[in-house]
Amino acid sequence: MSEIRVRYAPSPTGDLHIGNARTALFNYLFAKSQGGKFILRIEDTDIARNVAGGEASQMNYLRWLGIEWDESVDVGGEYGPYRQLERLEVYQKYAEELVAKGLAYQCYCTSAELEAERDQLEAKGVDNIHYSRRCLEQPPSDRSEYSIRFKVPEEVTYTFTDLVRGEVTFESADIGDWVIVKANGIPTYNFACAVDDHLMKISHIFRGEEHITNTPKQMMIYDAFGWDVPVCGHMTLIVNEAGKKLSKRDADTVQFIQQYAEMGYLPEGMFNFISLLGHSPVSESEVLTADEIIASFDVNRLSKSPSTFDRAKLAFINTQHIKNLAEDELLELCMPHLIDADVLVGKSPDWARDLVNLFADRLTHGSEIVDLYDEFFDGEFVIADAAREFLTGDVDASVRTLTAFKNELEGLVEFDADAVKAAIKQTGKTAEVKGKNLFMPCRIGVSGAMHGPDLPVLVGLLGRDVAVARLNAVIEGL
RNA sequence: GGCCCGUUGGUGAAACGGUUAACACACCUGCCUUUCACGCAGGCAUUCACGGGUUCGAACCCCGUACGGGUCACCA
Repeated sequence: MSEIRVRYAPSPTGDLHIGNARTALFNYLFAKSQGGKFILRIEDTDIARNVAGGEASQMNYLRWLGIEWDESVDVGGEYGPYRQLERLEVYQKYAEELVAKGLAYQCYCTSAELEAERDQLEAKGVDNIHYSRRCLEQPPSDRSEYSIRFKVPEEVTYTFTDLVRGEVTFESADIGDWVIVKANGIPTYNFACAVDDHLMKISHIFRGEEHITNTPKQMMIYDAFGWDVPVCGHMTLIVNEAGKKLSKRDADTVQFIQQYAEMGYLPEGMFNFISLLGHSPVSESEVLTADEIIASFDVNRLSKSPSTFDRAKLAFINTQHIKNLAEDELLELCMPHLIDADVLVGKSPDWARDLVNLFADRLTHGSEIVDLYDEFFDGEFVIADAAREFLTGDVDASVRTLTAFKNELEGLVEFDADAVKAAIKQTGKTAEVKGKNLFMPCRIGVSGAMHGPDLPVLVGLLGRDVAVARLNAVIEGL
């Protein structure tokens, strides 16, 4: 068996999208799990759509995720160049060979003519719209600009065994003669891709399902040159929670890796979550490290039905990874967000550290610390319905407890978590309440909610003035 | 419209003709903590879109229906 070589081949038309990241990740996982090589190739043949910085951005966030490549434009490799625009003479040579062999021909049609032709066929109700081949039959003599079309063979059945879907079959009759080299001399995707995959000795291709109909076209190129076809696996689409394919224009779902990085999601968490998009691990837990994911990656466990981008699952997975962070790492993750939101003005470094630690067991991503701050510290103080119901269950006891707690807080010399803890204890004695009947009024009195973080620490961070003011408001409202 | 694909609990998702239909998330209950959260232990689909068929036996195979999706460019 020859060497395992896979590739991720983005076009530098934008930032790293979640779907691209999944493609890259699965190729990477396969390579790593098989001891193979992972190649990064830049498919920049659409010169109109290429954006400055797109390539660098892709590479940047791939690395952020922890995906490293063995060969590419920056690290070199013996099969370069790895940018398609730098390989133009290669494609030209192969295209000329096909024309010389009569397997491809020059087409002088303009795009307007082609469009008109298609419209006409469509108007006639033709099911299977193909190029008419008129330039093959009667090439015009008065034109100079041309593209090169592949002459699709007749009555050939293209069959391949897909790693995900099993045997897949396409008929050549369903495919029209397609352009392999555009009028500007640059090859099309399907041609460049097939040539490069062969020259770069790619053994396996994992790509999105939207590419499955490209496979027979690429097989035609392999056949024309007598090359071996790589093994393909077409991964299911990633759909949003409404069941639609994740589209870059879909505003409801955040879908660029950069955005997750900026929100303070962890690369480990994203790596983990994305690995679940179309592959199910055998292990009970879905919370896994990169090494565990690599070790358990199995092409037989690739899913056939579309995978849903499940935000609740992402939140859970990322929370689990955040819990593995050391205190300093967590602080580092949250700090930029706290600073951006001006939460820290007038606060001590210890205050920031305590705030972050307070929510360490439930934080889904770094910037959420600001939301939690707003909820418990800065937001408008409102008492939740369920909380009010609890207090009015026994108004006398509630008022007694709240008042005692307020008095205790006012009398504290030092105001910190330890002191507050003692104050709560003393409140219990004074008001003659304990357990839930002690803590709940105190908690509601300062936070308005029945759920929240560790109470003494919360009150300590809130500060005496705010805590007392809130308690007064609650007492008066009863 | 042609071609291709999918359809399992509130959600994600296993199972590759024979199990009480995994597991995870969410939710609920109990334990723990003088509260909350974390953690731990349990609970939660008379059932696998629907209708036929094949088989001793089907979520898994075949046919049809419905619904959803993908693709039909000188974009990748």
